[in-house]
Amino acid sequence: MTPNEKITTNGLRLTAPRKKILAVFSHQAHPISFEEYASLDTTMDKSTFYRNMQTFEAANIIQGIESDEGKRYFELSDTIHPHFVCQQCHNITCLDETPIPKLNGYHVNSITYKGQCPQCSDL
Amino acid sequence: MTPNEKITTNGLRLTAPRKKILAVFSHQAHPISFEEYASLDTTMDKSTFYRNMQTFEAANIIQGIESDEGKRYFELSDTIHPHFVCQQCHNITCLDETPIPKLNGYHVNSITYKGQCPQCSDL
DNA sequence: ATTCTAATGCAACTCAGTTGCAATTAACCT
DNA sequence: AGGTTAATTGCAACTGAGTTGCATTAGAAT
Ligand SMILES: [Mn+2]
Ligand SMILES: [Mn+2]
Ligand SMILES: [Zn+2]
Ligand SMILES: [Zn+2]
Repeated sequence: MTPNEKITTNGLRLTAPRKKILAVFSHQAHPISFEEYASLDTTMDKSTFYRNMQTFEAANIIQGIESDEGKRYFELSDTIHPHFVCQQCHNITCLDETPIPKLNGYHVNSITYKGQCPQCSDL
Repeated sequence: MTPNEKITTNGLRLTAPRKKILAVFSHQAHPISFEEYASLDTTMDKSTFYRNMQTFEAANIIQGIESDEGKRYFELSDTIHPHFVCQQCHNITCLDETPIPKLNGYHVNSITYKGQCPQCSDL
């Protein structure tokens, strides 16, 4: 599905900010915060960004992840996979190959591991 | 290990606020936020609470969990187990029986599942 | 082209968590 | 037991990620 289709099939209007947001996210290999997004698209308004994050999360286009620093990180939700948040260097790693365990009775949307990444463990 | 021992074996001073904090947490079956803590101990100062959460996390006495609402929840870290954060009712469930999967190369401290809990799935 | 309503952009706001600092006090030493 | 000192507390002021109100803009439908 193209970025434009993702927007329109959800009954959302195809606006310039939305197209830009999905274009920027499609080039990311990791979840990014608004701060990082803003460095890649210096004209994006904060409110427009956050409102669209909510809209896109509801439409299952974007997925949000809470870091350990009280910030939210976002990525496209095409490929669903666990994430690892390092409590030392604060990097977020996509665990693309790791399966998401099932939980009886629960509907699991995502998993987040926290701890020390390989780099930070090897000290 | 008694609450007092947890404090003193880490080279921390045995103060009234610290004893109260561990006493309150020892009666909780789920992680709680400062807001909830404050309703159980109305005289606790916010700064004292948060500073001790940091101290206790560093000493592995308390574990913090990020909810999906931009708040942190805390619980004693005696029994380490995964948590489920419901994105609909925002309850946090302790998955006491669920094992924590290993991740090669990573040191995993905790796991958080997000999705819909059984109550919210059954609608 | 006109109309209608969703979405934007800006400024003001919220509120969980942090920080600076003077006052207190637990732990240590004699 | 009393005196010293550095950790901790309590309060008020601050920070900053995210939200909200509202006037303006611009998709989409007819
Ligand atoms: Mn990812
Ligand atoms: Mn728990
Ligand atoms: Zn790391
Ligand atoms: Zn629920």
